[in-house]
Amino acid sequence: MTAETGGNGRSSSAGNAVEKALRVLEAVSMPGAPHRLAEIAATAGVPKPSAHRILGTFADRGFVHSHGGGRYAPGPRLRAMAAQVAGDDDRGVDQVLTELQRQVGHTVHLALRAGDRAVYTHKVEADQPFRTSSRIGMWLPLHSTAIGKCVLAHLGAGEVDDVLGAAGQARRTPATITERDRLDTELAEVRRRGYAVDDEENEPSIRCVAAPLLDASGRPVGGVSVSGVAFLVGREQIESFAPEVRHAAQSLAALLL
Amino acid sequence: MTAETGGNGRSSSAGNAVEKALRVLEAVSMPGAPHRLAEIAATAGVPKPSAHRILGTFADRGFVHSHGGGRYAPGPRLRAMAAQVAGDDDRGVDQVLTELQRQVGHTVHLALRAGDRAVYTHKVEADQPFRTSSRIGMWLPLHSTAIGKCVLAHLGAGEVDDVLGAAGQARRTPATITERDRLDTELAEVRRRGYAVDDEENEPSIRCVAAPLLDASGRPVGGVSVSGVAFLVGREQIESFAPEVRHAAQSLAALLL
DNA sequence: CCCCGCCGTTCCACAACGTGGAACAATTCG
DNA sequence: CGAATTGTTCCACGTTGTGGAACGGCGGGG
Repeated sequence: MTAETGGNGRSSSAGNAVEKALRVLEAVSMPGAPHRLAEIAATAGVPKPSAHRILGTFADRGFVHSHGGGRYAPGPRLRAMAAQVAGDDDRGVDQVLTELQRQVGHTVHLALRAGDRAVYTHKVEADQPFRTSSRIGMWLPLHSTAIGKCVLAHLGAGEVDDVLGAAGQARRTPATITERDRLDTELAEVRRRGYAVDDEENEPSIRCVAAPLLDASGRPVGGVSVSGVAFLVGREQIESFAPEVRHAAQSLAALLL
Repeated sequence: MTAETGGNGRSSSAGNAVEKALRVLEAVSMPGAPHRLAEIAATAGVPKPSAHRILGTFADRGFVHSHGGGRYAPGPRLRAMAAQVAGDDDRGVDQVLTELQRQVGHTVHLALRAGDRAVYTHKVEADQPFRTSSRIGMWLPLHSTAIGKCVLAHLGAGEVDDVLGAAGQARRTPATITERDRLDTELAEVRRRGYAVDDEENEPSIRCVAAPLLDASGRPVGGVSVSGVAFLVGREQIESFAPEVRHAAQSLAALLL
C-alpha cells in the first residue's frame, strides 16, 4: 500500500525533479501556444534555468516544439499522447453524460481541475444548440462558474487562498461574486446542498448547475454541469436539475477513479 | 539559437531523469488502462524501482490514478492537460483536413508518430460514413499502414531497425508486407514518389493513400491519409488522390511546426 | 493443498545529476 | 541609440535519483 499522502496540504514549492518537469509540461500545454520561456517558468513556479534545461529535454524527445528564441509549443509526441488519453475514455463517460443530456435537454459539460482552473474534457450539446462558446480544452475560472465553485467548496481553506491568490476573482459579468467573504458564504451553501449554481456569473445570459466529482478521499477533481440560456431556463428551473446532475456526478466519480 | 541536436541518432537508453518520467507518462497514457507496473516499466524501458518511484510522484500530483496494487491509469490532471492540448489545435488544422475531405470525398485522418506507432489525432468523416473502425487516440502499426510507411520511409535505417525490432511486422491481412526486404523496397518507392499506399494491408477492404509530415530538419512526425472502402475505390483511384494529400501535408507541416 | 514463480514493494550505499544564483549575450522597446 | 527585459551559458555544490538485490504476498498449476 502506498503511504497515502492523505490530506497533503502542501501548497507550492517544487522539490522533486520529476514534479518540476510535470509543471513545466503543464505550462507548455496551456492554450495560446507558443509560450515564452519566462512565462512558462513563472506559470510552473520553476527557476528560469531549470525550466530551460527541462524544456530542452522535452524538445529533444519531440514532446515540445521549440520555435527558436525561447518560444515553445506542444510537440507531436505530446499531441499524440493527448489524443490517446482523450480518446481512450471508456465509453462509459460519454454514456453517462448523454443520459444526463437526455434527461434535462440542455448542454452538459464535464470539466476537470488543473491547478487554479478547470478544463472542459467532455461536452454533449443540447438538442438545439443555441450558441455555445464552450469548447473542449477551454478552461474556466473557479470562482465564477458552477463547476468551479463545486471544486472550491471541497478544498481546504488554505488551498482556496492559494487558488484565489494566484487567479483572483476577476469580474466576468455584473453578477460575478468578486468579494471573498460572499464567495465563502456561497461555498458553504454549496457544501450544504451538494450542488452549485452559476446565475449569469461567468457569462451573460447563461445559467448552470453543477455537482462535484469527489475522489475516494473526498478531494474534488472536477464537476459535471448543465448549462442553459437564461431567458429559456429560469433560476428555479436550472436548480431543479440538481438531482440528476448529482446522480451523474456520482456515476462519473466511480468511472474516473 | 539552440544547438540543434540535428540528426540525433540515439536509439534507446534513458539517462536523464526527466526523460524517464516522460517515457513512463507515455506508457501510462497508452490505451487499455489500467496498466500494471511491470508492463509500464517494460514499455518505458525503465527499471522497475525507478518506474515505481516516478509513478508515485505522478500519483501524488494527480497525473495518474493508482488503483492500488500496482495498477495505474491516467489521472484527472493528465486528462485535463490532454484536453487542453487536443483542443487548442488552432482551427487551421481542421480547416486543411476538411478541405481535403471535400476534394476527395472520403474519410481523412491525421496521425502523429509516438515511438513505434502512430496515433490518430484528427479525423474528418466521409460524406456517407460507411463504417469506420478508426477513433481518435487509436494507434496504427507503422509497417502496415499508409501513414506508417510514410514515417518509416523518412527515418534512418537504424531507426527502422529499432522500430521493427520492437514492434515486428505482424500480419494484419493477407496483403500485409511481412518480409523486411520487401518493406525496404516499398519504403524506397515511398521516398521516391512522396506518398504511400496501403492496399488492404492493414484492414481488409480498406485502401489508403498518405503523405508524410516532415519537420524543418526532414524528420517524419506523422502523416495525413485518405481512406476508402476497397470496392468503391480502386487501387488507381486511391492513388489519384496523392497530389491533394501531399498538398495538405505541406500545409499541415507549416501549421504544426 | 502446497509449492513455485511472478510481481509489487522496500532498502540502501554510491555518485551522478540536477540545482539555481550570477554573469553574459541577444532582443525588444522607447 | 541606449536601457530594460529576456534567453542562454556556466559551474561548484550536495541533494536526489539510482537500480541491483532482497523480501513478502498473491495466484495458478501440479
